[in-house]
Amino acid sequence: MDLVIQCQPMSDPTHPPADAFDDPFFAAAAADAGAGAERSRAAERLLEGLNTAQMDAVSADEGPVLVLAGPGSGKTRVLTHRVAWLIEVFGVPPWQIMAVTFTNKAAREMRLRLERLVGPAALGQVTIGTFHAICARILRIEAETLSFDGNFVIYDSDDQERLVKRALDEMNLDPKQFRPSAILGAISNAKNELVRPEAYTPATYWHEIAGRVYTRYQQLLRNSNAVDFDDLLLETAELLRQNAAVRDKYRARYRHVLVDEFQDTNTAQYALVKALAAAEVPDAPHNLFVVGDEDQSIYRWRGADYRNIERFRRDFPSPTTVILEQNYRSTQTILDAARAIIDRNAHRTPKALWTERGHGQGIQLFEAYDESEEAAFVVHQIEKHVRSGGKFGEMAVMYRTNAQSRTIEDALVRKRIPYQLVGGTRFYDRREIRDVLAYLRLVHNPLDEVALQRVINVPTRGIGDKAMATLHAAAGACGVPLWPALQLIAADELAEVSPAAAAVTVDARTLKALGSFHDLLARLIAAREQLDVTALLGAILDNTGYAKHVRDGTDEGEERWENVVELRNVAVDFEAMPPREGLAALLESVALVADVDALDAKASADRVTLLTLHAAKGLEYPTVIITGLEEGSIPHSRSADDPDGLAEERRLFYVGVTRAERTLILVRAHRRTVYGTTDLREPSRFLLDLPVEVMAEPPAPATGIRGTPVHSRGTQWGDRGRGGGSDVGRTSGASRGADPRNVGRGASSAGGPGSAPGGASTFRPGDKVTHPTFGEGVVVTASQRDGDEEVTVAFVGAGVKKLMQSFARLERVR
DNA sequence: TGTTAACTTATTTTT
DNA sequence: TAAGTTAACA
Repeated sequence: MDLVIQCQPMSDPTHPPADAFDDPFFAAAAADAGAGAERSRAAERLLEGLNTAQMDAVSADEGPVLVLAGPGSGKTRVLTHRVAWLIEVFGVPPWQIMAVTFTNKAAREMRLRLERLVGPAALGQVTIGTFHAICARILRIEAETLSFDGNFVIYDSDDQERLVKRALDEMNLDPKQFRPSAILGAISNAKNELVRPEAYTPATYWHEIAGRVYTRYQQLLRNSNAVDFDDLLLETAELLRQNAAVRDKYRARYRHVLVDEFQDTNTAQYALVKALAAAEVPDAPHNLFVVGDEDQSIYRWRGADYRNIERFRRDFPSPTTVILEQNYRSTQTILDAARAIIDRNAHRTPKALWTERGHGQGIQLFEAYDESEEAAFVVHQIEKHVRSGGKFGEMAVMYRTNAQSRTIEDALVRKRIPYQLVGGTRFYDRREIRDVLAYLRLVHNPLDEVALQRVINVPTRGIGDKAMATLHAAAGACGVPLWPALQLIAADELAEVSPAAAAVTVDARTLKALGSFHDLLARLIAAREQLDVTALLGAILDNTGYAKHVRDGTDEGEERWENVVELRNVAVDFEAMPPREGLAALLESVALVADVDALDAKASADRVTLLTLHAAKGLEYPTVIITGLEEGSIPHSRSADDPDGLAEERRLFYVGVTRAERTLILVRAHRRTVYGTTDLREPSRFLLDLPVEVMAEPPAPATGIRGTPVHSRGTQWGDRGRGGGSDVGRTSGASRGADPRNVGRGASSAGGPGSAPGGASTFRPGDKVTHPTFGEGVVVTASQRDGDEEVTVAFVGAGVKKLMQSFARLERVR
């Protein structure tokens, strides 16, 4: 069976070699003895060091393959070895292989590891990329068959929101009632489900409005010659569905498709993969190799549907199925804990994670009084770790929401502990970067109205609301986008277009302001043909006055300028290309790469990592501290009302737990201040699922403590959760005992061995005290306010002096 | 046109 | 609480 390859490689301008036209499987069978020997050597090399399940996956026959990969089970290894296997053992030409990931980071990782296996030459021919990057490439190549221009720009969420606001504004809709972000969410959901505006069927009045906005939004996008992230997937999936010629071309080209993180695919992505892998063509080999873990699906709110794994089983009957259960990351104790958590989720293939690493230490649970004590405890653990020879870089602190990082950051800063925050404001989200990019985009594509609106008056050029109203009026009257309208105004040719356009009055001052902006942009557009990207960027910064605008003499201005310089460094990579191409490539790269890898050199430094549970996926640390294990945070209050949401929160916790290699520390606070109000917090229901066997022994109570150990064991949680009278972990500090608001639920049930005394005893400076975590100390200051006692204590432990405020469980030493 | 004061609204986030 | 937005004001 010979296959005719009709298309050229996308990634590589060179044509496929002539001998690549052979079908790989038959070619393999017919290979001569010499090649056969070489292949068996390759096979041996590629299977070396793998476990049986991994070998099964890597060496699976043609046809659909489903790999269910537990956390830490060597999934990336399997994926890369599989690609190498296809090339070196099955003799598949590398350009017939497509490997799809969700993030650039995963794509990069795969490339890196694959290079070591197959060498740079073969690697260069394999298509490896994110869904979005691959789709963008296909759409640009197939532009002539599409209804929009192949030079499209890619709008990110900020651009999208501006467009939705514009649409709402035009339609006279109240942005309060129809919040742009919510509308955008509805639009995104529709697109992820492959629903175009005309097919959108609203369930409510609100959705009916959302549907209308969707229609207008889509027009505005196309007017600007722009697509959004969801469009990349939808348009590509639809293209492959509707255009048989294009579909066949890519099917013929990509005989092998591999997908990572399959549980995170949405409907559009699934459709895409399915179309490429020829699911509905019975005789074609369905060479689709997917790797996923339904237990690590944490992006449901983004349209991800782990049930695509089930769909895969249905659409690609009897796939080779491999379950990777051996874990190479964590201790058995951590795996047992993880399993106890995840086993409570329904609709999943149970996995029994195991390791040869042994049990290691028990899981610690600390109950802080409030978030500042939580932070103090975190700091304490970090210092302890480092004091005993550990490194900052071995530790990670995880939380549910970004806002929770603040108190921890504060504590770390005070103690001068080096840390690295994952997330936060991304480089490309900074105002100055967005401004400069808007100029670049505008020069590349003057129809980009979001970009135009953004910079037309930055720095100020006397183009305010009035001038913009005039411009919009002119555009409307002429029936053209803003840029052509601006050209007409500048050339004073409005009157020649139509009577309506002639009626638009442009006063002298407005004409001058608009005219000079037009000339500026026109000059830059002319320059884009001559100057390479870096030079063009320099010209923009000088001629628009933006450089001066940013460097306003303040420190902040300098910082912003440094970011601009950083962007210029990114542009240097595209300098060698022909001017237009370089500009286009830079913009594409910037749109599809969220994190600037060139910038995170500091990531490798020895720092504690702070990150959300979501951001933790795919990472691992010797010690993991998960904070905020309370109802309302984990599970988050927003997910509390629906079972699917709760199941996802459970998976999120599971992901966090399985990041730990050796030490797992869980922290909750009795009370937490959120949005300015302090609430008592119940322990997370997920804590109740931890069996007592996986928990560490609670440390001996500190001297003089009438209360209870800080660390507790699982079953005690159980008692507590069911409303039992256990007082475990209760704040028993004499300083707090008098205030019922300060006492957790377990404690409010009277009695128990450590019941708080009736009256609050007042500390005085000089008093010796103990704290279960921080040991002995001396009171420095003490004051009373609203029945709450504020105590500052100098702890002297292991040569480190700590100054803390507001302690629970503080006891005077007699 | 820029500044200030009142007012609103709060997950998770890659592409 | 705090950030971000809008409305009112100089």
